Amino acid sequence: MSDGPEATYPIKAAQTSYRVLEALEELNGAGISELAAETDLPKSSVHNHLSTLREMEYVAKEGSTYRISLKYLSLGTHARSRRQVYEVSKSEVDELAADTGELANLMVEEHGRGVYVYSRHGDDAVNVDARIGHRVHLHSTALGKAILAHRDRDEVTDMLDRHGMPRMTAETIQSRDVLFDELETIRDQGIAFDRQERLEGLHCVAAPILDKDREVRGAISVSGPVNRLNGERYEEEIPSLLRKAVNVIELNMAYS
Amino acid sequence: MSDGPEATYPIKAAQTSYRVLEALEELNGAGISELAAETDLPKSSVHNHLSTLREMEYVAKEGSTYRISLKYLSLGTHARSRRQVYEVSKSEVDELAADTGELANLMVEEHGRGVYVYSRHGDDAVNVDARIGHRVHLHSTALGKAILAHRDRDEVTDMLDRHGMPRMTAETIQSRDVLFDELETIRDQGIAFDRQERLEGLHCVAAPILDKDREVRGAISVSGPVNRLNGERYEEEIPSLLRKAVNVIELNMAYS
DNA sequence: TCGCCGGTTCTTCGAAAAAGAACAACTGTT
DNA sequence: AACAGTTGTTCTTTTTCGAAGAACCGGCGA
Repeated sequence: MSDGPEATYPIKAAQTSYRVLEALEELNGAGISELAAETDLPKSSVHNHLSTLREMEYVAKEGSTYRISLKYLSLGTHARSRRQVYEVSKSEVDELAADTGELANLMVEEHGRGVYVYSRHGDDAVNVDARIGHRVHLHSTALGKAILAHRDRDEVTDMLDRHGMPRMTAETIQSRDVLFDELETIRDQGIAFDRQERLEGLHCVAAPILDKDREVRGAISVSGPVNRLNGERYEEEIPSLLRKAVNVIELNMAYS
Repeated sequence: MSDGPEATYPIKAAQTSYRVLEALEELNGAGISELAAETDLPKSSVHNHLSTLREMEYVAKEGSTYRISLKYLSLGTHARSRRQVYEVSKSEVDELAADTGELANLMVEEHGRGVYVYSRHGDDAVNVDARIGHRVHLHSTALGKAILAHRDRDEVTDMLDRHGMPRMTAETIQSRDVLFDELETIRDQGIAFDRQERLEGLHCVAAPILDKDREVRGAISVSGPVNRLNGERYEEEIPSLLRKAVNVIELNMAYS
């Protein structure tokens, strides 16, 4: 679990700004004193940072509590829309959700972690938190494993070193050897399974999306409750739907 | 067009960090030298800021170009999910899009501007840029006017002072008097219209969402091309759909 | 092979964060 | 209505650190 690339001359003020911001997220909006306590910063510093952020409209103040501004929504969707795979996958994810009635997702990798970039609820979909922008460890989800399967082994090792392999449920993969074995079969089959590895009671099927250079750009998935997603539907039907969707996506990516 | 609240002791380093970040957005990803030119900062400074942002995973680097990270997507959706009106309006906006086949939106106000928070395309919807997180001037859209109609007159004046009333099309309202008149009729009718005021060829109908204290929390709308959104459909049918939706939303907000 | 154009490193100095204390504005309590 | 207990804001001092610019690499094309 080593750190990422370290800045040689880090800008401390920027770091503290984000420290305050993240505390604000953590606390779901808060006042100065509360933030000062949370961040171990003097009240005046917190105040100065918040005031500057507010001046730039990155935080909003209502009464005496500060909130994170919707301006980040703009930055976020900007970052998302720059990913070609998002633009071309959206409609296919929608279709998957409609066809299966379950929850369909799109994930990409960034900084060694998986980011949920788009998701759509089908009519019967479970209501697990598939918050857009949410980051997860790659080893514990079908989506993540689908992505890892198509990265070089030492890249994967790097990511695991960075973020570790925390156990999410009793089923979460704990050993690198087991993981690497599974990645190989995923590479062969083009399909990854998640058997309650991230969330108790949740099954998930995913397929990687590759570009014309065979580089993985993300993965799509369908997830649902164990009692509904099993047997043939789990192992044959949904995988085949995913393969079809990936096919369309990869074509769209190549010609656009 | 005066500024917002000014910080007494602004943190300059934070400001420059965001300056770099915004340039990065503007340029759609860029290298150090390009950013240095754009921001009028020395290369080394840009480099230091980018490195720190990267260390914190707020920007990503691929090859020699830097991109804005998807981490902002997480902050953005967090900010959004804190707005109760978003949580309870989503499904109604979906339904509006399905029922009308047009584009349905949800907007809230922040820092005196309108922010598109959620939108859904119906089957026949036009493909105008309804980028989530996008900010617009309140005077030029049905959504914005619906919101302004339920704010105090001096609050509205403040916002107009802050951001002005730029002309978007030939139809954009240019005079405050005209605007305030219209806000009054909107208050009476509970419905706001936008007749190509923001975008040539686009009509739009919106309705404000009020909480139990009669404070406006946002607005929902349906928009479509002039040739399809007109006559009775524009002036009667859609407004009535909106009213129904608002009704449901306001109820949901009161009891949750 | 050389020159150019990015990116990275290093050093130095003035500016400005951070800290702390003191002040002001609110809360609710008796 | 006075009071204690909070919380936000202002002000001043001290010390750090951000900005700048120059120099250094490393890759690419001429």
